[in-house]
Amino acid sequence: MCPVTPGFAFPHFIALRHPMSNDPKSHLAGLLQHALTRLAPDVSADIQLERPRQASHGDFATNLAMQLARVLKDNPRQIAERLISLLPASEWLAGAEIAGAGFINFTLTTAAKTRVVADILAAGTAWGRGSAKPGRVQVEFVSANPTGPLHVGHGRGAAVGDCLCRLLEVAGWDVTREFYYNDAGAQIDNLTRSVQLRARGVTPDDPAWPEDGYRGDYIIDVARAFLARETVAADDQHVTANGDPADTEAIRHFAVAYLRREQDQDLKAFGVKFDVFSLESALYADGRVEAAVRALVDKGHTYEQDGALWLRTTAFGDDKDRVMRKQDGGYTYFVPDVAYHLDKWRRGFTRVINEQGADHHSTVTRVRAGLQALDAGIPVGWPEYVLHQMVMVVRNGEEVKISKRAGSYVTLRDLIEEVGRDATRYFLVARSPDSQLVFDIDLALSRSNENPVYYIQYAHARISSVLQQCPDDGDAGGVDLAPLGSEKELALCARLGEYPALVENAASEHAPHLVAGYLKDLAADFHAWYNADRLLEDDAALRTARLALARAVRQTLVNGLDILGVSAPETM
RNA sequence: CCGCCCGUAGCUCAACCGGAUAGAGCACCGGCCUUCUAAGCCGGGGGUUAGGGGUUCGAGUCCCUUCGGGCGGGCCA
Repeated sequence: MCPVTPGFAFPHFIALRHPMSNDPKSHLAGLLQHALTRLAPDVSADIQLERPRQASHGDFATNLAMQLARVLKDNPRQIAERLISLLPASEWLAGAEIAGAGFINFTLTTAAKTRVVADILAAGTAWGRGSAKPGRVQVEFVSANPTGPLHVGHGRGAAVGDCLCRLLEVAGWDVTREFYYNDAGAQIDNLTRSVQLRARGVTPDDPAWPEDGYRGDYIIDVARAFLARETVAADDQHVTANGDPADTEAIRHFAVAYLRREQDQDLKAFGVKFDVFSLESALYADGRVEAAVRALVDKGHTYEQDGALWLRTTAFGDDKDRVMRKQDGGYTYFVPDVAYHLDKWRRGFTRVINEQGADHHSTVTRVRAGLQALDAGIPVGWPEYVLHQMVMVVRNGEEVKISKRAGSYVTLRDLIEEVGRDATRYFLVARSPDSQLVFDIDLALSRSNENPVYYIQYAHARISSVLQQCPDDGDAGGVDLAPLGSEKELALCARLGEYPALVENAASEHAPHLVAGYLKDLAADFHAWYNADRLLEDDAALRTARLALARAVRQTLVNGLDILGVSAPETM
């Protein structure tokens, strides 16, 4: 399978302890564990290996000796020296030396560094995939109210949520994507009233127009379609308008269906698909809300005051108690939220991650408190949350605030139409969700290395172009990688080797932006190599080895771009 | 007043559960295409990591505090 793999002579018991450790990092960890066991059998330590920033510090470094210094009450450098002397022989290891305050710097053999190329070509699309994880995880994201077009903030939620799902799947989880529609609250009443008024010819500048009515032009579209008795298909149902402006319920039904269809189209254009759509109205219709309220009352965490029913959320970490049933008899929004999450738990999701805008962060404590009050065996930190900060759209250095269609915000559809799906997805996911995001339209449209999307895609297109000229050279299996060894090649191999751990880390940290950053670094390493070393060399052995490396880079770009939901074009 | 997020080069951002001399890109200056895609590469200048304390062998990273920005704190969602 891999001709450059030497016959490694590492001890049998290490092989047993690290059955999967065929990458250099795990291998080194095994060697260190062996040395530690012989040095201090009773001491266990978290063996950390990291890639030093500086090349002169070797390929991997560990702070193990410094960590042990306190426990063993000895000088770190002396501990390091003894650890080195106890390391088993390994043909992967070219050297190990003490540096600084007690670091051990490891240098790998060239064969150990380049073998990742063979691993990648053998794994293909499975390169970077983690082992299957137990349990099922549900990710709820977007969950926009069906009261208007999706805006940039929803776009960020869609991009982050969907990339998170793809990351979790690659990391080995069984993922369900869910969208929750608040189709039962006051905002829907407001929508209904706005459409009804428009259907009767009332405009937002009329004194009769309600203060909080929806003013966007899309309301005109809905009203016009209703009067024209159109039929809209949303998800699983078809709704036909009866065209009667006096029929409030008909308007409500039609308007919600119409806007759900609009949102579905936007999400489809954005490349986001959901497995399950849940409706708030269904929670009321089949009694799940009432059942949750009864359960909370039965558990004794509620009380009546000022004509309202309260939940004692302060018993579960909230800073004040919350009203469940208002004086007018209706429930506050967090009651269906609790009922909804109880339902998620009963559906068997051991993990639930809610991706939302940070402006909703106050619901986190409330929902968790409500679930704890139910005493249903739900873990304290369940569900998990990923909260993204605000997005500001900028063009020509100035903030863009208004979309004609939506009236008060920039829509996701506007962005996709202007800068394209790939750039929109990349930019919305490339920053930590914790940070506010400036979406620069000029940058997203620019065609230079200012624009990381094209920079990464260009690397893929370049490789594809070269490989097209030698379709079979350096293909998977049996390639001799020994000719590889230039500085740029080894740097590239090291970068490729980071990929599986990066995916694992990004998934567990809920941080899809790390994938975006990695791909930019990988593309940079490739472009640097491409300009330094010629791929289509006359020397057959060298050419074949280099094309194998190029294939490995391309495979990693493809796998990584797939996590972001960004395309990998063959030509540009 | 309270809670959450953020503060790193002129600008936009990195820095792998505390590691060695804090890195890229843009902008600025200077180079590289009669050979694989110049949407590319190479080199140069640019920093008290907002300020101040603390924890320790070691802090951009953890704790406290001050300042600044954003978002919340409805019987709205």
